[in-house]
Amino acid sequence: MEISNDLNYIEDYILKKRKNQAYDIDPNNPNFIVIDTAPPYVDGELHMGHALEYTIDDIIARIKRLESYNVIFPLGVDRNGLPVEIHAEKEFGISMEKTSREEFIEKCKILLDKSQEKAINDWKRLGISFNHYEFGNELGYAYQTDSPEYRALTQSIFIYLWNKGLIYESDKVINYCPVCRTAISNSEVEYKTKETELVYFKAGDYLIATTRPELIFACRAVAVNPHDERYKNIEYVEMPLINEKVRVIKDEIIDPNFGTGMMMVCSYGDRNDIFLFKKYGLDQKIIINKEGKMINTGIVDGLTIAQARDKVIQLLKDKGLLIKTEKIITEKPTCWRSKNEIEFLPEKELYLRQVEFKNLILEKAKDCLIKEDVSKNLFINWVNNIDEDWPISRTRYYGTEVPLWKCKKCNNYLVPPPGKYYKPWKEKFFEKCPFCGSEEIEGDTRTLDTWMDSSNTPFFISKYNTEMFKKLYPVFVRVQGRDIIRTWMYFTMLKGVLLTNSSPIKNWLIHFYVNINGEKMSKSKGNGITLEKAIEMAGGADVLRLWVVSGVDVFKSDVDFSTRDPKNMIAAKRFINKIINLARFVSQFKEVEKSENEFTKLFVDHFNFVKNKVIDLYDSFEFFEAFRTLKSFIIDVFADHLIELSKKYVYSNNNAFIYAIHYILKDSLLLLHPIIPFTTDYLYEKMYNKDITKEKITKHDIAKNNEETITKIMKIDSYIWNLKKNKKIALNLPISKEEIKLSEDLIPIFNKYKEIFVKGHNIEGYES
RNA sequence: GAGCCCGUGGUCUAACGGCAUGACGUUCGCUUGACGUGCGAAAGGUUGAGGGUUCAAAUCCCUCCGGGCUCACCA
Repeated sequence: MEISNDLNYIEDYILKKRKNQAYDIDPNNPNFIVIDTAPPYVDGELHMGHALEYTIDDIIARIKRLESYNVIFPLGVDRNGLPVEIHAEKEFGISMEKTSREEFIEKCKILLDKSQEKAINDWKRLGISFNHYEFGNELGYAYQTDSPEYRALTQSIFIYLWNKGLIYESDKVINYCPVCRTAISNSEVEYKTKETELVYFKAGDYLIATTRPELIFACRAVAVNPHDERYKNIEYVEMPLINEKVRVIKDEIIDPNFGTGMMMVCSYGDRNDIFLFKKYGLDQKIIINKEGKMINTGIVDGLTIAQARDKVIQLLKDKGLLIKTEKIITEKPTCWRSKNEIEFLPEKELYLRQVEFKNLILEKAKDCLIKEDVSKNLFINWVNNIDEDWPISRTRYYGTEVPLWKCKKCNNYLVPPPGKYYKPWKEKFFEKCPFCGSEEIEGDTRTLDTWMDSSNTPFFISKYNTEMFKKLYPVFVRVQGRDIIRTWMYFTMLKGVLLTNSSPIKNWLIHFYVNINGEKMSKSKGNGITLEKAIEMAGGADVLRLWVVSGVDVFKSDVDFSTRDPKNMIAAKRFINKIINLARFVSQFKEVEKSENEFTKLFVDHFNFVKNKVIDLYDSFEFFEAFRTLKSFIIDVFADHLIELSKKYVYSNNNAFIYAIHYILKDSLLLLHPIIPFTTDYLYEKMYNKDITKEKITKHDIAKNNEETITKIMKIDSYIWNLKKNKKIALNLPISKEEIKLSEDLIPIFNKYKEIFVKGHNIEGYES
């Protein structure tokens, strides 16, 4: 039989063989394993970071299939949200305000369909063995977060939470991103170190320092520390440009050592402002609109915030009021998606209650595994820090609609029954207001925060609200990045606690990232590597997959990819090459019935021991450790010693040796299959004419740790190889028994297996 | 400001109180009937610095230096 050692050929062969053949869900097997995967946002290509995550997902799926579980491994694509809207505006030269909502959504869909198709092909190319409960026999089906079914679920959950009184409307000051043109939650706010100018200007007889001079138009007070001697007896300060006297507030939160110790209180520059406005009942004045332009100032209207800042500085300078500016480094709240500085605007939004569930969430988090502690601590810290409810409504188009109508007359919200997908912005549902009988009812035009959608994945895939839910929920595992602990993970946990009073996931595996040449992959740096390119650079999907788990433990640290010097990629590639060649060697000998001798039993028993250990490591998600253990046996023990010593025997058809090398190789292929599915699938078919994806693996009863004896055997081999090397003779040439002077501890082992050493190393002087 | 993590041969990495792993690179060597994209071997580290605990420290404690992360309202 011809076995190719060309990995490109092998992967191509398997891709063709498997095509759309999926990984069956067996309706009669009640041992379900449901894997919750991250629906990638498909407005753009999958990259190396995705490769890392889906590889881990797939490894788990394949292990669990080998262990006879009924694996449900759906992939989805996230199609809700902002980036595609911005992309559509650019791509088609349209704007959300000037285009009809229907048309705009259609344009978004065109872009999404295109990149979704690419994503699915990438998954297949990487060997991801996904399936879906309904579409089990068709590889390639991925659910969509904007499908009517998914949106119906999101809305049903919304309605359920609404009816429980967990959602309310309020007009607090919210985080607003002028670039994304929508409210964002605290989870999506990041503090970034930025350099800004601290501007010192004269206000009447006093000096004020501020980084936001443009907000002078919204200034309603100045604040000082009550113990600050400099400002003991003042009540008002004359503000320039607006020519108003504003009151002086004395509050402990003011740091007398910053700037001049006197702070402008404006609506709204930062959280201090919000706090003081509320505490002292100041009237807000809104001078920034939703496009991030200035309004109601009379002087800088229509300018952007940055332009207005420059203009104000110039005006102050012209009036001789600008004293000095100095550069300072400060932490500015920025938008997680756009990286733009956020503004604080008062806005009427829907909120989901969460503050009151903090302790419950922390309590329920104890019932599941969150791997590793470094990530778990991030989660706990985040939950502890929550001090506001979650604003869930957004003023965007491409998202799940808020399923509410409102009576224009009595202002009551009207809620439809759960179960269907509603589009209140264009559909009618209520004929009459049930409260006042009015027929003037309007649908809500807002959408929901995308995290309201994506936090439902475990419920969607485990068929919430159906009979199956009991069997499938809670979901077995989720693999996700650390960057979305406070969003995806937290919000999912919140949903689980609110809907089922438990963690929706049993095992949370939080991974680190792929760095490129020591740097974080990022769009702005343009150093990203697409998944397709990564497979090409690696020289095969199996190489990339193996690299993911063999370099470092991705649950503990970042994995670095160097485009110049891809060290671990080379190691992975060589390992796969070695496995193929091992198989080519073993395939020369026909598999035989069980047969053993004392020597081969030593290795077989030890292999069983290693196998059991590897299965345990897999089961505890220690993939890095599992591979190391397996590799060190396969290469260092099996290939280098057992195979080498076997050669003389297998060529003369010694069944014990032939049995041993087949046994070890065959099960090694099974154990490696989750990591390198293409290679093992191919070799298993060629050698044993069986479908490896249908095979099962269990721990072995007869397993013995023979490490000590095997180490001694390895030492003897090494000693003889060195001996020949020092004599400068080829390894196959004979050496006489008198030259071999083993140390005391090795002699008993040498004598015990003398015949094998004599034959294997061509030692002369012994009677045969 | 608070909290957390890391610092090991040229580079990356393991070790969680007991002779400091392994990978890549370097040097030397090898046609053993699979593998030269192979195999064997060698060189290379006073484990960031200093102090302490211990029979024993990369590992535990303290101080310092260097790097990173998370959270927080510094105008």
